[in-house]
Parts: sequence; C-alpha cells; structure tokens
Amino acid sequence: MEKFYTTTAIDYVNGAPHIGHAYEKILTNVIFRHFKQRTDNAYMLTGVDEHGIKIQKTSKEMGIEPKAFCDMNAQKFKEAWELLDINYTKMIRTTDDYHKKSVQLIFKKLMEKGDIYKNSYKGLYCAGCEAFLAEKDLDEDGFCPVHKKKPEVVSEENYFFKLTKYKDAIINHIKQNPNFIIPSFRAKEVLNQLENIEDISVSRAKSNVSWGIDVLDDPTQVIYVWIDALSNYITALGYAPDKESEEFKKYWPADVQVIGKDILKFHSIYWPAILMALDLPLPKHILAHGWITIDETKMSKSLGNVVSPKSVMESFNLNEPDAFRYYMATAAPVGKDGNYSDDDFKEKVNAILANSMGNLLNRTLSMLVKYFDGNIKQEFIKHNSLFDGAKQTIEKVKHHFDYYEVAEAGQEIANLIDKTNKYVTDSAPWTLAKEEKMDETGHILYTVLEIMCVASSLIYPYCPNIASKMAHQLKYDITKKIDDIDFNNIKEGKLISKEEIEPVFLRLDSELAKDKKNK
RNA sequence: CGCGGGGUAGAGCAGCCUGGUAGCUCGUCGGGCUCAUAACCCGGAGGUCGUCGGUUCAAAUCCGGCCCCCGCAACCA
Repeated sequence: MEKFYTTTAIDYVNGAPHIGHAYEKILTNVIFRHFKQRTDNAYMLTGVDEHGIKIQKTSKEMGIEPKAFCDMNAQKFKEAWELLDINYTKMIRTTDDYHKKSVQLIFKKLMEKGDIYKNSYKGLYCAGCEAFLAEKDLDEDGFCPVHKKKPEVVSEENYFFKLTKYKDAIINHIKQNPNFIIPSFRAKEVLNQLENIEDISVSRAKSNVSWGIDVLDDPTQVIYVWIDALSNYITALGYAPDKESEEFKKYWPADVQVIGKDILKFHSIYWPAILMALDLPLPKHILAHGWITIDETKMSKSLGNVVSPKSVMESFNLNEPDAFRYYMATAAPVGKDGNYSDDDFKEKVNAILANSMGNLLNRTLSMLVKYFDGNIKQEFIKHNSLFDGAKQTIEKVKHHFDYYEVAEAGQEIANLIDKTNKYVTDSAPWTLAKEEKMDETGHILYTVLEIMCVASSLIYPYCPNIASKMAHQLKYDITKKIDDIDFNNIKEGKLISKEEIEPVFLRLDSELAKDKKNK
C-alpha cells in the first residue's frame, strides 16, 4: 500500500464538541491508525467549519468578533481530540488564509469554465434555516416547521453551480462503483435523490451574510458553504487550481472520507460534481456512519441529553481514552446506529479490556515469574498451532478494515483473545508445573505471550495506550508494521520481573468492589 | 402509493445477498479451576426468527400482502 488518505467531516463550531462529533473522529482515527500500520504514508485530516450566518449571529449576540468566537470554539475541538488521542495529521480551519485563497480561486475557475452562473433567486427565506424553503416545506400556517417563524420573501442575486450538468456522470459513477458509498444500501437513497436535483446556489448576498469568503471581483457576494466547506479536503493538501502541491499529488484522491449519514447527499452528489468540474478524481469511498444515541434516545440540545467525551472520561475517572475509544469504535456495525449508555460502557470495556485481554496477559506473566522467575528458556520456543489461527486473525482484521468494518475487526480481536484464554485453561499450566513438566509449562506461557504481541498490535488502533503498556511488558516493538508481524518476538532470557507486571487496564468498578469487600 | 432502514432468547446484536439441524456478547442458573484484575473455563434454562400467504424435498433466509418502530425529505455528527 503506497499511501492512505482519510478525512472526517469538518465540524461547525457553533458549540462545543459532543459524543457524536467524537464518534466520527474516533472511528476515523482507528481506521487511520490501522492503515498507519500498513503504510508509512498515511494522512488523516480533520477540521472545523467556521463561516456562515449562525456563527455571525451567535458571535454578535455574545458581543465578540466572529473570528474570536471561532478561535474559542475551535480550541475546544482541538482539546477534545487531544484528550481522545486523535493523532490527526492536520486540522484545517475554513478561516485559514491558504484555504480562503484556494476557495476563491476554485470559485473563479468554475466561473470561467461556465459551471457557475449568476441568476436571480426569489423565494421564501428562513433566517433560522439560513435557506430558502419551498412551499411544501412549510406547515399549515405557512411557517417554517423547524423555527416556527414565517419566512420572508426575499429576492436575491446569487451565483449558481450547474449541478445538473454532472447528474448523469455521478449516477454512472455510483452504479459502476458499488463500493463508492459505504454502506451500499445508502447508494439507493442517493440515486433516488439524484433524480430530483437542481442547480444549487453557491453564494449569498453580503448584505445578508458577511461572515464568509468573498467572491473575487464581486464585492456584493460571499461564497456559500458548499464550495467553502467541501473544498477543505483538497485545500488542506495544498491544492489550488493554478498549482497542485506535492502533497496533493501524493495523497489525492482520498481513500475514504468519513461523514455522518445526514450529510451523505452533499458528499456523494455536490462534492463529486465539484471535483468533476475541477477535473479531479473522486474519492475512492464515502463512509456514511450512523448516529450514536444516548440511552436509546436521539441526542439533542433541547432534550438536554448531550454527552461530551470529557464528561464520560471524568465520570469513570479515566485518565486515558482507550476504553472510550474502544467502546465507540465497536458500538455499531459499519454505517448503522449505535447506542451509548453508562452501564453498557462499563460492562463492555470490563468484559473485553480488563477481564479477557488484560487479565490474560496478567495471569500469563504472573506464572512466568512464579515458575521461571520471568525467564524464557530456549526449550519453550517452538511453533504452536495457535500461531496459525492468530495469523488468520490478522488477515481477517485487515480484510475488515479494507471495508472499514471497524467494529467487526474488533470482534475478531476479541475472538483471538477468547480462544487464547480457553487454551490456557484447557492446558492448565499450573497443573503441569506441579507435575514438574516444566518445558511443557514454559511452552504454553511462551505461546500465549507471542499471541499477546499480535493482540497488542491489533488492538493498538483502538487502544494505543493499553497496547503500548502490553507491548512494554512483552518487550515487543509496537511500531511494527502489520505485515511484518511474526512469531519470533519473545526471546530467550529474562522477560520480566514481578515488579514490572502491572494490569494494563483496571476494571471500572474495581475500587467499588474493594469497598464492598471491606464492609 | 415520497425515499430508506428495521422487527431473531431478559437486554443488545449477527445470520438473510450465495435457502438445508438458530448463533454471539451481556445477564441468569448450576458446575469446574485456583495462574490471574471477584478473573478464567464448562454446562443448563430461555426464541413457533413481527404477521398472513406463496415457491420449494427444505425458508429467519427467496416472492407477495398486512401490522408496528425508526431515520431522511437544504444544511441537527
């Protein structure tokens, strides 16, 4: 694999990041970290969307400059991703100078090409929606159903993008590339939507919306969200119509662009059309993920059930995000909705990260110390048929990631751990040790430790801190590429002492359990 | 007839494309083990796979009707 480029949607910085924003970033980051194990040239882009009427309004209400308001909120997103160990390559802000400049040139190029034209638009405008509404969208009273206000009749000179020109090409592309949209059932939805598309308005009168990127040579107009926000995926790499950067040439087209199902239309219709108009190749895959509900209820500000990643970490006293990352990444099969609840979170991470995986390493290392003072002897080191199974697990995990099945890949890893736990119990090394069959005992422990090296590599994208702690106790090089994983990691000699053994992940209720015992 | 997704053990889900003894995780009950983070392993109980009908030697799986939930339908991740 030569390179891997993945992107997230850019978040609108009108508020603070919540669990939904976090879900997408974690999902993308797990994918990114996996592919980093397969190529040295992996790139993950994330970012924030900062223009538009809502930010203009909110900042005005707060009495500060829009840019200052954006700075403040962009920082919150940045901090949240740090907290979650999202090691993105770059975070773009649509207020960045290089982005604004490129967007202006992109707009200009599309105009010169004749794909953008000026037209007068008269319609019912809802300020809350920041959009023109059709008659059929209004309720019985002629009000905007979302904002319960009567839209104003506004006539505006706008620039329009000839979306319809690319309609057939996009339909063909989707039909000829069944994996372009993941999951595939969403492709049907998009094809239906394509039947009814019209040219889209890509600018706003500056008198209405001033907080945005100016149209070159037309001081009355500001570039609207489509071209501004969607272009981030290429401007971040240094693309401009007059000059394609080395980075752009290296990474574009994107391998997978991760987005929420709500913005699929824009990413599978508008975005491809813009790329076609620029004579650029389309991304290989658009991955539309589902929603994370909270206790089976859709998260919304009005319900007051918005959960922030920070609060989850705090309520469980977590000082590293691994458990949260693992839970989020495996919360739902690819493209489907998942649910978050405190109980389920605790249950799941305890079962897999502590009881199965953490405990397996712990019990094995403890025995190695107890029976061999932490030493691996030459006689222990020989092939075991479990290695063949582990090799298959690696292939299965890779295969799942090829289709961005992050939760499914996680399940494969859990299966490997379970199988190994069973192997330990079935072969009962503690009994063999009593019978003084020491070579046999040692071989069993050695086998498990080799498997744990593989497990640490595989779990690394989900839980980088836990995996690193595992690797440390195994003296294993966690930076190893996935295709270089072999079963020659545990060497003859001293591996570990009693003091060095420590649980890699503690049960979330372990303190509680202790308290109960004391009573 | 707007479009789409779904209805499978107490809970959450997989299986459906490529029909052939109904599976996973958690919970629950019983047993085992004692190396380990009250952990780990084994076994049991629990489902007429929404419903009615069709195709077939055989249907959770294919086809049709109906009922019920949930999303989307110009920007809420």
